[in-house]
Amino acid sequence: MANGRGCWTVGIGILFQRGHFWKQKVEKQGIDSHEFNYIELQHRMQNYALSSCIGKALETLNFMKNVPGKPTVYDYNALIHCYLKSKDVLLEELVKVYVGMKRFGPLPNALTFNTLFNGMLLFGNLKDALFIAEEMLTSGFVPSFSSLSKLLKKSLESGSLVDSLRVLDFMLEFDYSPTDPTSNLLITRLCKAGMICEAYFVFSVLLSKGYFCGAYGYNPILWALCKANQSYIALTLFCLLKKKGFVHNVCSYTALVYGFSRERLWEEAFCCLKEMEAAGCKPNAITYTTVVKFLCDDGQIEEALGLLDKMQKEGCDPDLVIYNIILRELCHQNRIVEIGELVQVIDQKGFSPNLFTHAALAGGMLKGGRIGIAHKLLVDVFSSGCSVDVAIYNIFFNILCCLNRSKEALFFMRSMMEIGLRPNNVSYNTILNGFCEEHLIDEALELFDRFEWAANGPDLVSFNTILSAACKQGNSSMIRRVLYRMEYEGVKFNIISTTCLIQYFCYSWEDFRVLEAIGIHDLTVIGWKLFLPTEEARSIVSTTYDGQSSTKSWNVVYTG
DNA sequence: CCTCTGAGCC
Repeated sequence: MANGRGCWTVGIGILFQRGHFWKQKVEKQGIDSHEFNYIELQHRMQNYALSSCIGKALETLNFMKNVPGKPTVYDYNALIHCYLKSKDVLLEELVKVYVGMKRFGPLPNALTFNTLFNGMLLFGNLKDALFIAEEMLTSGFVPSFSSLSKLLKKSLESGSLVDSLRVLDFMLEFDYSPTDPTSNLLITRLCKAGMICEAYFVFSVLLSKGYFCGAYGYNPILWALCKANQSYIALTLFCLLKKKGFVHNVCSYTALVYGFSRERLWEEAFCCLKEMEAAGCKPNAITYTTVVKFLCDDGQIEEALGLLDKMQKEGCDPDLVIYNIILRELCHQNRIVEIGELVQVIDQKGFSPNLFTHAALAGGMLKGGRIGIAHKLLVDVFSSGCSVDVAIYNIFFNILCCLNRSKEALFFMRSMMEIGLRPNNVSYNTILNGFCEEHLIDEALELFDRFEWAANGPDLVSFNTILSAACKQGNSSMIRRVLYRMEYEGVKFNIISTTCLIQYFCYSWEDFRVLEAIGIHDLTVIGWKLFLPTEEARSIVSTTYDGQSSTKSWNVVYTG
């Protein structure tokens, strides 16, 4: 039963031939009016179904009961088939038909299941399609590989990973393995959604069943681990796969180089670079870019420039991406002469500045404290008609806020929206911070309520921005408002929130030595008691505090 | 598979 529709076409054909045959017989011999009636009812029922009148079609099917042994499962299948071809299909009606068949007969056959399944799939009702497939199994039929494979592809297209995993699970019950592109897509999607364990599970199950996927199958897992600061776990997986005979490609090595650089494990990162070269796998521009990026973030500009040199000597052409990264750090460090030189090089190579170049220059200058230059740069970008994005605007908001012009930033955000760019949380948080820095904390809270936050609402940074300002001002009623709001939104504290609170306690509490005797969790609980009734304090602490702590917070206590 | 933007301490 590889193709439900194909079989069905044959089934319908037989049905019509039989109908024609019987009609002739009745006309010639005038026997058995019941049979004649049945054939008429079949036609009527099918016409109703084809015109989306499922109620009438079922009613007609019911009339067939006058004929012994009717309606048959074929009549029901015909109803389902015709209804699915009609204009206005309500799939829940079909589920009702199916449930009715199961309870009162005739029992669904393979064709019933295939027709229903294909219908559900065609109309994108994936949950019901899976339901039908599961029902098929319990009724003793085996869903075909191609049906389930189609279902998996559709689930992936629809973006529901949970459904996709259920379909995969179901497929594995029959020892069906998804095709390479499908399983790779599933693994990639899972990784992107942060479901690394699930992605690894999919990969390992396929591997254990002897289905081979190459480096492109597991590279997304290596990358996801490295992006989640789990480089050593990635390395373990990497070595395990190598032992199993997998041949890693540039992308696999680059993931590790990226991960170790990101975690500032420079020895490991450079070791990976050496390893890949020894394995005859030449690093590409992306490999170099990852190291250079994190070297720059770490302030190691000399090492970054050294690597840029090495990459050129190895015959790997630097692209605008890597130049932008270096430019940013040069601006950050105020190395004006080198900025000029690099800009010349970029120009000679025929690259023209893009969004990222402008962001690198302005953002770097801002961080380097040259706010005036950063401001002029972006004003020129805006007036020249260069393309801009939200990040560029956000840097500009930050610049205005640093100049104590946060109200202008707010005004400018409106003009950004007028050209069709939606502010993100960074935009809102930057402006909130600007207001707080100008001691306009009440206005900030008002904006907090007025902003049209994206689907996820204000995030931890938003809350910490207000919390920090409230703590600095020793404004306990404001702190309380923020904390209630955090609890209401289900946003948990992090180390920055607690650092802000500890600062507040330091201002309002004279005997610091008491703090030494107790752990940070207890400190928080005691602190709450300063401005909250005990019961409230307990309930909020237990729901919002996730128990993080660090020596850095303690530094605040000792030195604050 | 690589580049730009937001919160606390030092």
